[in-house]
Amino acid sequence: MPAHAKLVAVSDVAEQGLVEEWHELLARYSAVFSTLECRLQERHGIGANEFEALERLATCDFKCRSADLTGAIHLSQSATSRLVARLEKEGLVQRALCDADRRGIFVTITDAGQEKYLAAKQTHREVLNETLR
Amino acid sequence: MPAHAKLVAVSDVAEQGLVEEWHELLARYSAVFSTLECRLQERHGIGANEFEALERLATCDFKCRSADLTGAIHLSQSATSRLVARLEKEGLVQRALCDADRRGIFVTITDAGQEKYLAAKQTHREVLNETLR
DNA sequence: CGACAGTACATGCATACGCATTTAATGTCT
DNA sequence: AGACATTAAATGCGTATGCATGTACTGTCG
Repeated sequence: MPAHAKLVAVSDVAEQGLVEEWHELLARYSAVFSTLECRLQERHGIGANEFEALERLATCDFKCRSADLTGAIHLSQSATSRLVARLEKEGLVQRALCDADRRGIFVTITDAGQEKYLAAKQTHREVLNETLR
Repeated sequence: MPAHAKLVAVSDVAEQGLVEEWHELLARYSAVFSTLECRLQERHGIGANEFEALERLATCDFKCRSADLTGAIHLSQSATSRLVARLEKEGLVQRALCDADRRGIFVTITDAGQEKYLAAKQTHREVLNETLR
């Protein structure tokens, strides 16, 4: 076997490992996410991303800008904007103008949002327990 | 500190670890997937899920049923059906009736599909190298 | 001060998704 | 053989997403 063939073989092996790692990551993610989505929806009427947003707002309960949420959950800016709009329509968060920079908005969790979060948290942790290892 | 308080604290710690693990998984997945999506799209005009399907068909190049694809990629049955339809429209795969069970269809990769796969594979591996550790 | 680049969020639009249902073929039970 | 449950894939429908763009505000530079 020529030297370069061996190198190719070695790199193929490394590459294959990477691919397997990716598939595991993908499988793991899909399993957790879809279970979360399903159970949070049926028990609390919210999606997994909605929950992540509520959790962010509930724990880091300072004034939280829309842009901060975009960083926390892994969504585009526009998706975050609509997510906040949905949550507001359901009465779980409030949008408030930001005096310091009137382009931005502060998103705050409402009492109803807190309750919803605390209830959903149980389900969330339960699912993580079941699906992560 | 009462005993039950300690137990709660301990379980909270374990729970917090689980939550962190989930956030890492989510962040990792999002980073890899969106980079894949982006680069595969701009260089080869296909999405990340399309690539996964092509890879499955190219490597396991036996007759592959639509249902097998549904298992391999993490999509619903209907999403897989439409994915195959898109790939067929682009001439990358073919649908063939299955004689043994005429409800099912066999999906096979075309020559154009093979070429597309081999080209995209480079990009795919490159992205995995960059984004997985 | 006034124009103009930059930033924060909202929105129009196209698309991919999941759920529920439909359609067609298979298998089973009497 | 005939009726009925089951399965494979397609499709109608509602919705969440990303990209591109719009709108409102800020900050800077001349």
